[in-house]
Amino acid sequence: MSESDRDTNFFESVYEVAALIPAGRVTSYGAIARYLGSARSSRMVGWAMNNSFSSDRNIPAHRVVNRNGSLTGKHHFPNEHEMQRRLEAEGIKIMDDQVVNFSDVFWDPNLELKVL
DNA sequence: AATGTGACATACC
DNA sequence: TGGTATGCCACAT
Repeated sequence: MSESDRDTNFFESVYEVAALIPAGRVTSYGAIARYLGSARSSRMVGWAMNNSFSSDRNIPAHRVVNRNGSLTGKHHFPNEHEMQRRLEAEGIKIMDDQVVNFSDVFWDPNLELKVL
């Protein structure tokens, strides 16, 4: 392909993974970053999510939380409660802006998508 | 080219 | 227990 691959490859990869997150599950930025091969690029994942609002595809950014299961990114949603509301709509319980049973609903792409 | 930034993660005080 | 500091990497200006 073109050399401009890396231009959107990283972001697009994030979108891919995020789009693969099953409803009712959540994952962490670090998990996605690690799946992409850049375990330390966890921040870029969040950044990609930020761009996801401008992305053509609907990215379930609400299913992406930090390592602590905290809805750190809710502030970036059109409505802060939108994120929590969507998660609850998928069966995820939110308490104090944190995902209840986080380990139970945690979806690790490295485990589920370790198809490489 | 250099500097700044950011929805994280980890370590240290 | 919580704030501060640093690392880390890719994007924006």
